[in-house]
Amino acid sequence: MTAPRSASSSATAVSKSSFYSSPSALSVASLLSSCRSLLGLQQIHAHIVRKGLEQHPVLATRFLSLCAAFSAPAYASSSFDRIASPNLITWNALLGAHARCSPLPTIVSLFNLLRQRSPVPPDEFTFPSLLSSCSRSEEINVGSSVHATILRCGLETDVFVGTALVDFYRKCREVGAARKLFDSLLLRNEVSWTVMIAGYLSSGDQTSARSLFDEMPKRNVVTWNSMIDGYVKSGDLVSARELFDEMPQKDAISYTSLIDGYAKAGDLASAKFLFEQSPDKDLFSWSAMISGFAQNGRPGDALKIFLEMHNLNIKPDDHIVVGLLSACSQIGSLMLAKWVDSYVIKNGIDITKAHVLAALIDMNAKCGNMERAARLFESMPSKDLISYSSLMQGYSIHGAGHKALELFSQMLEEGLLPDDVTFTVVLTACSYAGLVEEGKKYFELMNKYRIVPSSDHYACMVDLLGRAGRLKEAYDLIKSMVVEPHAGAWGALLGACKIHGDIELGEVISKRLFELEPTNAGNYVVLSNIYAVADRWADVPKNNSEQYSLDDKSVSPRSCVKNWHGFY
DNA sequence: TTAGGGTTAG
Repeated sequence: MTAPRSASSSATAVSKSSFYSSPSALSVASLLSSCRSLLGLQQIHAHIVRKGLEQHPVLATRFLSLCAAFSAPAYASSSFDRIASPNLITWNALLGAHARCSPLPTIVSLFNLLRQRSPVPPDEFTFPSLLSSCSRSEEINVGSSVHATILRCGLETDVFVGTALVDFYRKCREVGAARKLFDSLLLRNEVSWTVMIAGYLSSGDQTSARSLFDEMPKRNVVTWNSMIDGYVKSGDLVSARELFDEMPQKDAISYTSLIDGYAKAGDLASAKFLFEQSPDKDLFSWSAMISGFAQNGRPGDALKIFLEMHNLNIKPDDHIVVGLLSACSQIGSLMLAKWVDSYVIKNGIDITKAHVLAALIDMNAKCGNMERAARLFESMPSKDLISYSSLMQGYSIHGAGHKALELFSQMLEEGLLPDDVTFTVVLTACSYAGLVEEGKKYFELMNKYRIVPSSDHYACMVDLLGRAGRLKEAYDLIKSMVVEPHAGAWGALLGACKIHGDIELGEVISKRLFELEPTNAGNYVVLSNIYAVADRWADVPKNNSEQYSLDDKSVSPRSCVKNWHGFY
């Protein structure tokens, strides 16, 4: 590579020999190489300024690459601006500090500045950062013109540049173009192969990905992880597991991909087993396990994992917090909700992020802190469907069905389009508030929004009619369903039979329910209750209900529709 | 004549 002009420039305070002769430059260099945090970097920076080493080209460049590592592009720029004569290497480091997180227009104007002001033209180190920014933004036009520039500079034969180009085309979903480039590369390393494999995987072509994987001469951890994750994402857990077992050296990501796959498939036992096996768990691993349990209706287990993490003094991120909030919303304890709420704030989690805020509103609403839920909701600059649904559901659970419906009207006025979950919440609100006619109106309204009523919606309607004593109408509705009614719908009707003492229908419904879920004790309990209320004590014991409490909550539609979280 | 910069996975 050409030696940058700045080496001989008088503006460069430190000469070649003084790099060795200056003990302070040497000590700062070693401080920089052991720097592990942004705070540490700031302290070293203060040191650099105090010692008058800001113009030192090597130190400045190392400093900039650490800014890249800690995602501090603004910090990098402000320090770069004080360098009198940056050389190309320093320019490249600055570009690198911006590549991962700054918007593409910023990167492009930096690149143009580099071309104007760098003592020598851009080289093979310049383009990979520039291309990775184009890939991130999927800006095919900008990337293509960068490609043209690379050809003009004759840098396309460099393996880093070539690989970054392949990656660019595959991230823009141009897998064919990526493959053509890949085949034309004179030199390929593991990264080049991995990028091409990832291209096939993201286009759903596991077969081509696997044949490249088998064909390539040398694989690294990223290659293995990409292939495993590709299988997991396609739902092929068997192939994923086979590869995982074959993998010579696994890291946290290898484990987390599979843990996540098992958890999403509902196989919590396998997920937990691997989780316990994984030697270095990172935040993703904890998060996969916590959300896995939360999404599968096992909030207690989710909480246990969280506490284990908490006891290790690991600071949570927003993903962990969303999983935790979801678990707590299912537990429904106000005390726990209050603790978690303050825990989230104390840990500096950004609650203005949409998914965090939605989960926080949802938890507070479900745990009975409607005041807090409403305040959080009001704080949203633009309210979305999920938050509306959460708040509406909170009002509905806590007996304020009218308020829930008011919110629904407000939501429609704001121009938001309700989805299937919104309607389930609305119908439940009507049911709890005994608003039969309104409920029927909203059920009809679903047509207008082209939402086909699901079993859940029918279950809500059956509950609504049933509670109001319109058992026949409810039964007719179930019979009219195109989709097969699930246990929740039948259970709602059975609950209504209990309330209104309809033994005859109760027996018919029970028969159906016992077939559908023979192990659900709740159904037997309700039938027993129906007999008991009717003074038919002789029939009570035949349902084996003695050991169960007389709590019929388990068969209300709440049991099938209560966890909205899973829907989003 | 040595230092400092670049591409891949959840």
